[in-house]
Amino acid sequence: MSHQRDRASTRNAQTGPSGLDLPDLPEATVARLPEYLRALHGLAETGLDVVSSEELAGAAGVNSAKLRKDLSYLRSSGTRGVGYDVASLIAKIEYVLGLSQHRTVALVGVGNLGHALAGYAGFESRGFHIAALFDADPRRVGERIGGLRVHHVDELPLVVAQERISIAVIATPAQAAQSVADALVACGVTSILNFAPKVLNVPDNVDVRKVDLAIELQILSFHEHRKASLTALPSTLGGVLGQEAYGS
Amino acid sequence: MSHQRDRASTRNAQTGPSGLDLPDLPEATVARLPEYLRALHGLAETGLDVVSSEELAGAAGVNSAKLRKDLSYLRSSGTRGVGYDVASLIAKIEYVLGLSQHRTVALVGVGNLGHALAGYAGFESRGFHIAALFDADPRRVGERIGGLRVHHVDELPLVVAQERISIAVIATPAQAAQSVADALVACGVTSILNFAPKVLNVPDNVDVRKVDLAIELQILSFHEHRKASLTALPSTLGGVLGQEAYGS
DNA sequence: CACGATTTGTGCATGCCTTCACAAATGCCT
DNA sequence: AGGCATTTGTGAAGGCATGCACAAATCGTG
Ligand SMILES: NC(=O)c1ccc[n+]([C@@H]2O[C@H](COP(=O)([O-])OP(=O)(O)OC[C@H]3O[C@@H](n4cnc5c(N)ncnc54)[C@H](O)[C@@H]3O)[C@@H](O)[C@H]2O)c1
Ligand SMILES: NC(=O)c1ccc[n+]([C@@H]2O[C@H](COP(=O)([O-])OP(=O)(O)OC[C@H]3O[C@@H](n4cnc5c(N)ncnc54)[C@H](O)[C@@H]3O)[C@@H](O)[C@H]2O)c1
Repeated sequence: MSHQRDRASTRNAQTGPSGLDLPDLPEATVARLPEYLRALHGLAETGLDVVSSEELAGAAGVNSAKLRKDLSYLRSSGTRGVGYDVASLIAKIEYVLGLSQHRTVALVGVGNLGHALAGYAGFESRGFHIAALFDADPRRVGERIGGLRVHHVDELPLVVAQERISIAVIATPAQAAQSVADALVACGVTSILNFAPKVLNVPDNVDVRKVDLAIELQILSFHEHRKASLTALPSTLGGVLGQEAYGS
Repeated sequence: MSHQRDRASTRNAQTGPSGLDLPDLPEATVARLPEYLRALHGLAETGLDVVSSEELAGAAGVNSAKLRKDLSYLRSSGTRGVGYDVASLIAKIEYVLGLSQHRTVALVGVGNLGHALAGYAGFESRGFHIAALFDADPRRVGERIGGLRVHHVDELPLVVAQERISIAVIATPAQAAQSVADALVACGVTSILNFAPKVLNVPDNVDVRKVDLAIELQILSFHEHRKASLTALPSTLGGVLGQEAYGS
């Protein structure tokens, strides 16, 4: 689990003894469900209450067959000849993603990036509540950001338990990231979103996802490099390959 | 191209007429090269000058066979029985990623998040130079951030041309993202990193990568939900499945 | 009630990615 | 010089993911 994708499927489809009845989802599907959810919320705002796989796929930027297959894993409730009921599909995806009630999130490292994250309204509207902020710098402790007081990182165990926090965001410098992760794991946190450019070592039952902006830019850079070498081709061939019509 | 992964391989292995000699890289490999590069820089700082695939894979958090196969696409220069020369491997990866000289980047939308990005030192050290900032809000135009003046977004064409910008970052609200993307494309920008939660519509020759933090959290939430339903199991079974040893 | 238009759900083929396992190559040590 | 330990580079197999293409289901209409 510590790596992004370990096993593709998560759990057997049968109704578990816990009664939670979670279907068996390929990891690639899990990664797309949030995209569908966002697209659905957008469509719901326009007043639409039924949507076809073609429309929704368009809004989410994926192939419609892929979308249908993804939704079929959710014991899909589409109606042939009609489409999907927007409201109930939203509810179903939110349930599967565990968003039926807001999840509380801790944010560790209230620096440059942490400030932006702490003040970001988009999390609340998408199922998350930032419940606590932490920093190691005494000058930052006590500061109030968006209605929250910054705690010292030593208070992690106490606050994490009090607020029933299960997900944490690390926005500290890379050199501090591993020790912060260790502290989080010791408090019982089992999901971490890591912004520090450092591979974290965590137990198998803890999930880590990373966001590294430099990596994203470097991937873009690769394609730029490639495109540059193509457009440097003798003219016609480069022109034909490089320029095509719009549309997905 | 506009979608994250379209075709797996990029270009034929033969030396192109342009003489640039870019190998044929699977997209999955391209996405990992930056990770290797970061790990290598870390190792280089410790004074190491030769590294085995096992060590490097550990530092990058991947399987060593995968690492070796990835590097083999680069006409790899490892030495059997010894390992890879750190300095020359860094140079090779940087070349392939198009980082041999710094790339200039434009940042559009200097709000909450944009401020953090503009002030981030990590980009410079990893091959990028933020050369220009843009915003539509007249109150922000003229403001100086980290030595850069904020331009009005109308000046995009002029500045993009002057600074030879090929990559742009969008950090505007979602509703403005598409029009900003259109403007960027019109200026000749061919790579976009998008932070706005909105699917962008761009020509085929433009690459878009998106970063959506809420999506990352929602993926984590899914796994939390799943873990919770497992630990709710009748004891032994749940315990055995849910708890495993450390190590990757 | 029957028919046609529409749209879902999915079997299937194809291709990509990952991982194992091992032969080939290198360097060190005696 | 020869043998041994080490480590790369890669063939091959298996597992996922993708997308086509179509049968099955549903609705509206006459
Ligand atoms: N700023 C950006 O736009 C940006 C972009 C990409 C990646 N990142 C990464 O995000 C992380 C944070 O970046 P930043 O620009 O906000 O850095 P920053 O230095 O502004 O903030 C880091 C914060 O973490 C706190 N901190 C340090 N050690 C700590 C510890 N052990 N426990 C708790 N808090 C601790 C510091 O006091 C500081 O407030 C870095 O790893 C950086 O590489 C930042
Ligand atoms: N703040 C975060 O931590 C965070 C986290 C995740 C995602 N995001 C996303 O990143 C984007 C920016 O977030 P933010 O919090 O910085 O928002 P913000 O409102 O603070 O900043 C947006 C900036 O974009 C500028 N802008 C608006 N329209 C523009 C246009 N047409 N051209 C150029 N500039 C324009 C505004 O003047 C403002 O300065 C949003 O789409 C948000 O959803 C932000």
